[in-house]
Amino acid sequence: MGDYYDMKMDEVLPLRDVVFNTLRKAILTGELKPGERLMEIHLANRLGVSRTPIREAIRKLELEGLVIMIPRRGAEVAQITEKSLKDVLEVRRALDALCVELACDRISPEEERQLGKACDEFARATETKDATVIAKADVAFHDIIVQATGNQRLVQLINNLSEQMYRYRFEYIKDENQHDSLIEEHRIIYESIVGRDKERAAETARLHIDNQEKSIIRQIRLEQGQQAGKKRQ
Amino acid sequence: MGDYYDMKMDEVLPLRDVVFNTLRKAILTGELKPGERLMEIHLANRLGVSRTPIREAIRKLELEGLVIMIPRRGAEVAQITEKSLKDVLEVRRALDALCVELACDRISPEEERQLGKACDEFARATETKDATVIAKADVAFHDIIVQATGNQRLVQLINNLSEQMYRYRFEYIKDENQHDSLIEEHRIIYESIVGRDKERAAETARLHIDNQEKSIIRQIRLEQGQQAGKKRQ
DNA sequence: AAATTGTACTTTGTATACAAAATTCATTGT
DNA sequence: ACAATGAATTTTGTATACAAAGTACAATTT
Repeated sequence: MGDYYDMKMDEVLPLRDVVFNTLRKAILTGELKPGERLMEIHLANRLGVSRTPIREAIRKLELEGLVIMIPRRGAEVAQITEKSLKDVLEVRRALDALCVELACDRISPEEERQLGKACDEFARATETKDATVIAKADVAFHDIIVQATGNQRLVQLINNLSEQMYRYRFEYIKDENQHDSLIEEHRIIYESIVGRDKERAAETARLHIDNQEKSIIRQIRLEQGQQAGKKRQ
Repeated sequence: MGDYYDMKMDEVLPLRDVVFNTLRKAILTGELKPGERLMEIHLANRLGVSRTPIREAIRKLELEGLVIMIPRRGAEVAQITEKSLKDVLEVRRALDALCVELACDRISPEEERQLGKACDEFARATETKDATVIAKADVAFHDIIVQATGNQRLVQLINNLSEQMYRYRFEYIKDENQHDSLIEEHRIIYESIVGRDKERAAETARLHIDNQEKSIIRQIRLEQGQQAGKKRQ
């Protein structure tokens, strides 16, 4: 009895969204490399669908800035240059500061509690020395702040900007020398928000991004140095 | 002689981009109203193309937030609520402040000259009392600042956010009582940038948005009051 | 009269077909 | 040996075809 109600109504996503998510992930993890061409028939065969959903997914990736279109030639994975990353970080710096300021005004008691917990859990995560675990704890901490702003547009923009740095995220996480300052910055941000000290919260959020920027820029220079070394294929 | 070189290579946009621009404009000008359904065959017939470019254009509008998709029902023009506009303005406030700060650091002598000219031209435009002329002069002024940041991502984000307020833009422009304060704010922003006074520039940019917000929110409340008055069709 | 069922119609989701442009590479002529 | 030409191939751009889901509305039952 009650069998009818137990039916799994598992939300069938349109193929274009499945393809979109798949390609997006492949680009962000570096499985599809910058400059690589996205050929429709090839992708269609590989994913077992027709060209139509592939094309629609590419249109969305295009607007998100993950692929660029070359007229009459098709799509390729967008190059990430040092300049484009600096541009992204410059904007994120301002928006992260906005986030913590808004959080000071709008965070709920429940969210404050969660934030404190996330703060502790981040500190504990660094002890595992497992980059994946640490990165997850870091994201969890920041997500609570972003959500606490109650501004959906801001949430969306921060997510999109984070996306661009996804591949480099691990670099500053892996550097164990930085762990203590990361923990300290998180603690200051948490305390400033709870204490409604917007200025201090914002200043620390900016510092937090500046530190990430240093790691990421170092990393990208390394990569590009390597590329310059090897022959064009 | 030289005929070959004179050929107009007039950049044939793919139909999807033509459709995208057409629909985008129709939504922004209010020709397509919030809640209105975008039916593919109908649009295809109206624009004289097949469904394929229509669908691809809709995918882009979807990611830009101008339309929302309802599963198995298709696209409709996104509703603009007071909350969503406040969210947009909250972000724009921070990004406009960032713009003028960056402009202080990076504006070129040539751009400084253009900005001074655009400042004067805005003052002169208000005398015409023609909202279109004034709006154009306003956009020209702000465009110079945004471009002066040299941050392409920032340019793109500001443009996208401006889009959401397009329909309400005229309201604060039309209000003649505000013209003097608008001119004054532009002048202060110009002078602060030239004088490299980031703090004053940013403060005025925020004030500038706050004033717009008041006009726009007043306007949207008026509209929604009207809608509540008439029967649902 | 109200609720329900069933049928015709619309609309989307996906696949395929065809045309036009771009690219590749071998062939030809010098 | 080298440049130019052109056919074959690849790939995109656009249109159309077909299936599945959703919607509207009339007919039927209670």
